Amino acid sequence: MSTGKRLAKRSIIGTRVCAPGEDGIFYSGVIQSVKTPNDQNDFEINMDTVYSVRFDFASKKCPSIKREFYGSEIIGPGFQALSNFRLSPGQKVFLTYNGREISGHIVHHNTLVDEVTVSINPPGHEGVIELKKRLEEIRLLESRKSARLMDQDTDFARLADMAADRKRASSTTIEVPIPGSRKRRTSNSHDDFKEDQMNECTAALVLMSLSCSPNSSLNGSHWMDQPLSPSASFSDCASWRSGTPSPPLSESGNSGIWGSVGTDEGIVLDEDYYDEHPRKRKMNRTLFQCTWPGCMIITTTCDSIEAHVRNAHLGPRREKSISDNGYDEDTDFDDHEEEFYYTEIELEEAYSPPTLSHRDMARPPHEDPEYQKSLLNSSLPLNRRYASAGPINIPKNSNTNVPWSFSATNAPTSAASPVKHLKLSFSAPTSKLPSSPTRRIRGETKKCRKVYGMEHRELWCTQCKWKKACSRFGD
DNA sequence: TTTGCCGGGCG
DNA sequence: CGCCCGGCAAA
Repeated sequence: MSTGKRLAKRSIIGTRVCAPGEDGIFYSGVIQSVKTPNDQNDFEINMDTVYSVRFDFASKKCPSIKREFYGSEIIGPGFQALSNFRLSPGQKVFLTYNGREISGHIVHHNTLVDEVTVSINPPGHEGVIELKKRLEEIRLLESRKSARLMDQDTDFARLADMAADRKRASSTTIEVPIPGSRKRRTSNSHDDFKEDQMNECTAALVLMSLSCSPNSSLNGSHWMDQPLSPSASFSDCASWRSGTPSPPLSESGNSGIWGSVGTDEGIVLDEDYYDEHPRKRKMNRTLFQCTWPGCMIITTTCDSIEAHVRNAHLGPRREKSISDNGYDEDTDFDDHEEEFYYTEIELEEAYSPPTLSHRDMARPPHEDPEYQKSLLNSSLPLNRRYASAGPINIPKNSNTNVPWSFSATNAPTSAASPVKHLKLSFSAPTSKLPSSPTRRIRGETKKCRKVYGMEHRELWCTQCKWKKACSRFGD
């Protein structure tokens, strides 16, 4: 046994990590191979060990930009902790903003006071916001969305019928969460949404397109193989996309398998399908939405959104910012700037309350200072976002059934009801509203415990300490 | 099995 | 109240 940290997995190969580029900025990638000088077993991370990292961004143009690093240079599970580094301005990071993971860039990292200034550009928000965070609050890699659904049930009914049925009917709805994190894999991101950052128009359209256009794929792959009932649709594909155990290395997280797309106009559907595993998994279908001010174009692939951003907004590629790195060879990989201008939307099958009402019942917002705080940060002008929906229009009288009021403008219900998700129920006449459970459904993200671990219980929010609903990451 | 947290108990 | 925890339910 050496002093290295032990990895959770048997092999490090495939682990998602971040390693420094020549510009001092960390880029995400995947461990490709390991060279261990003295024969140690590869379960141990040894600082003399050299790891070959394939960077994600290489995957597009140049399928293999790899470089080798010592373990001491790498940040990631089993490697160095982020806290051992000082982040350079321009470093791309992920953080939880209004309950949702979004990406941002380091403006300044003051190691003395553990204060990281991060600029973010939340979808739906014009311009850039600067946040001050502690290092522990930010991540270099996207987090993974947990399989758990968020606390969603829908009920207005519940208002009337609080104590009735405890069982939750299975949902026949599809949730469209907001874009927030880009290239999110599947996330454990604390996604609960204090508000809606997504343009519901967009969401609705996307949903409809998804459910109505079996031919959307260009390359013969179907994003859904089976003729599902419209509402059941998203449930089958899997999305691992994460640094999870031995990922299928065929695609490195963000561009990979996805075919590419056609146009920049509005929604472009094509395939990313995640193969189904022997066992069923929940599908989170990911779409990419341009965040360029005034542009809300959505595509289904990372490639295509980047192409869109580049073509429509950034102009021709040229050398810039991220320096002259010539990783390994003279690959002319691009500067990645596109990444700054789009975000990811996940569609997942879930139950989503249009408001936070149920939560409010569990714990009135006014009783929850942390929630209040976050509310302050989160008031986004929904209608504005409608206005900026660009090419996307929501068909007014489609057969899409929207049983809930889903726009903030329709829901004058006080500050406590920011719309978190757009929830649409596809026509199935038999679809029923979830019954009114008394117990909160498990959120996807209640997690001081998860985030800080048992060993840092002191960092948990009070509620978590008391085994109550988390007030930090909860909805 | 793990995790989130409700419901309820105790001081 | 603040705090703790048994135990349920979802995953």
